[in-house]
Amino acid sequence: MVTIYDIAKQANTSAVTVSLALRNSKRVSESTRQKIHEIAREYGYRPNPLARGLVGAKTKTIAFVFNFSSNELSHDLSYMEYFHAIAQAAAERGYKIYFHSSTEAIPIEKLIEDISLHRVDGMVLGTELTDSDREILRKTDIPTVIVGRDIRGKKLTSVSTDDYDGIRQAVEHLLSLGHKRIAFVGKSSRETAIARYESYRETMSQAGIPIDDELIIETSYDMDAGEYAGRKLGELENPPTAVVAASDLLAIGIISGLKHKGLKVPDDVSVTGYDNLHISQFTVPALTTIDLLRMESGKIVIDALLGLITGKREGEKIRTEVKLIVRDSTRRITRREERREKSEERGEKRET
Amino acid sequence: MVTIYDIAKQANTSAVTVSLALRNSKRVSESTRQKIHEIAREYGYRPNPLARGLVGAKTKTIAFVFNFSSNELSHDLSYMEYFHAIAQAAAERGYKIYFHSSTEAIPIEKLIEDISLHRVDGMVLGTELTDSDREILRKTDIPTVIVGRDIRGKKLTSVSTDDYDGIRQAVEHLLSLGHKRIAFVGKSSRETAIARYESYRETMSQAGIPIDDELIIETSYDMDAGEYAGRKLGELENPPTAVVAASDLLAIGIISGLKHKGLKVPDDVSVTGYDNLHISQFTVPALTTIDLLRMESGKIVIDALLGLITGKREGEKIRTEVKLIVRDSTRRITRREERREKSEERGEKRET
DNA sequence: CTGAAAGCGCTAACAT
DNA sequence: ATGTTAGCGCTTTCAG
Repeated sequence: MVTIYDIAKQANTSAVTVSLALRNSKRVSESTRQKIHEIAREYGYRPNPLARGLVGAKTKTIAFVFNFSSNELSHDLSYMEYFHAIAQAAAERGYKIYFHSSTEAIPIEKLIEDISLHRVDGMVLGTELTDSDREILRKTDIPTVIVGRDIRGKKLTSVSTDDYDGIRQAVEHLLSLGHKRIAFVGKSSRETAIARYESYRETMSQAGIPIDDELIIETSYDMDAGEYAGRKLGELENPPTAVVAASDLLAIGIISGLKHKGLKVPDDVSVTGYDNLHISQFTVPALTTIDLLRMESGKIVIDALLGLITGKREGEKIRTEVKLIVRDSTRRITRREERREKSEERGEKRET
Repeated sequence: MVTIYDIAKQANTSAVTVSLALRNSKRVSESTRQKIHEIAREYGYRPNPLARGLVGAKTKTIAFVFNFSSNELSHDLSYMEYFHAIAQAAAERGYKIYFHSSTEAIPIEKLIEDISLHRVDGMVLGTELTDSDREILRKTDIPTVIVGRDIRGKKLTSVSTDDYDGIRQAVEHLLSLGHKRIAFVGKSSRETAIARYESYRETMSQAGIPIDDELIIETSYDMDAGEYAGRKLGELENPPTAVVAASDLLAIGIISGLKHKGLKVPDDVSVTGYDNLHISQFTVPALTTIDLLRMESGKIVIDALLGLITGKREGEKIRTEVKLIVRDSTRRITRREERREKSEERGEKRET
């Protein structure tokens, strides 16, 4: 392993000068700076991040903490794609990743302890937060970006997708296709779920449509739950003509569930998803959904974090754009659906 | 930050003794060992992994290198699920993860350099390998486990799913349902693809069925490719009655592609996938596929790696079990299909 | 069974 | 503009 001492010897100078020169300090003359850089390249010198970290310098490493809990595989796909996008953005900017995964929710305190031991320059969180976690996070001075939470602090920035706008776009799309009896699947007390549900309610009421509580389904975001919700909606005396799902996974489940009850998508019912997973363009039917622009968003996350690290930016709340993608799971309301909507008769179910 | 010196002071002993005691060396008397442990716990002492790494000791950290290339999102879902499983197994055993992701293939040489700088105890690879990569890897003395490759070395173990067996199970399942005209989608020169294709050929010929080359489709593993392959098969004068796909993503694409050509799954064509992604149980129809038993496999990977790290095991080649999961995308061949199979007439296509 | 000394590779403070 | 000294927290000789 080649160290700054080796370089120093070759350059007839001291380790300090080498260290300084390599970090392009202006305390070193241009000529020696160049010479040192050249020798370093020649020798294939690479700074030891451990040694750097030990003396408290920057390590060019950031910690990632996402909890992919097994039970709630729900969001995982979306998180995983997001994780990937952020990881890529970090790599592009020369940052290494120190990754924490865990099944259980980790107390933030433990986490910070562990992370500060590794002397990362900052961290990206994608975990659930308790109240005390928030308290601690707000005060921490480790530059932190958290995704999908509504919070900020001196060194804490949150980046969230604009879910309120997303669901509004979905509902308005359905409205524009003539649907009125629109169900919402995915109400929940989880923080990421709240804006979606509220947006649904408000957009509906702004359109002057009363909300039928039997069309609101409280559930987690995974496919199993969607399947169940789809069946439940399909069994209704008067099923919806359209469904807004709070996630793509839910939507896929819902389509399957509806089908089991003899309702076809989009023929009998239109369904919108949320996330635009890579897979959603290939489901049958391809999903009309809300794109989270993850690659963009990943860059935004990393840039915000680097801003925090360098001190060029303060903690902020960032909301990223989302975009409706129209595919095949939604269509203009049909006569039959309208009739069904009016009547109280049980819809004619066909077998698959 | 509490160090061994703090503990030493409290315990009226030296840092060395503390260091030794904390690692349960038998060079320390039982009484002092206990006292030191107690004080350490009380003070919330946590060893600094950087300092440990700097002196060349174990860091309880392993590197993960998976390349989720954007273009070949193909395998990503499968890899991501696998990644998750391994990460969890590592966490359960108290290992931290240092994560490398990159869009491009990384020259192994660079990688090892970078990784050894971080003094990880070992690494888990899930990347493509060039010949020179193999050369280097076989010689490296960093304990390494690589997934999905056929290679081993002194400190290098490979863990692969038994794909030959997997495809055999899929083909035999189709055979048992009366299918004979079975297509294979996903032939490719990629290492993970070879066994699957060969297994298909051999299982078919063992069943005495000649292979029709127009039923073999050479392609990558992603959904787009599947969609295309499905259309191509659907356009054939004499389409297959069943399709073996080399990945679930392919299968999902194929089902969609076939549908566009008026062929329904499983009514007109049976399709098997490969991977058993979480999502595959919820597609319509739910996929008959090969389960990779990833959680098991993740543990096998980590245990093999720990074996290498502790020197208790040598490099080996491990093949993990896979298991057929029968769902709704396959069914017994129908009269109509049989007729179609015999005739040369173009199949009657219906609209969706 | 325990301790003193040395050093891993680097950087920050304090000289020169 | 450059060099010297010291120390980050830990472990590994080597001596008692």
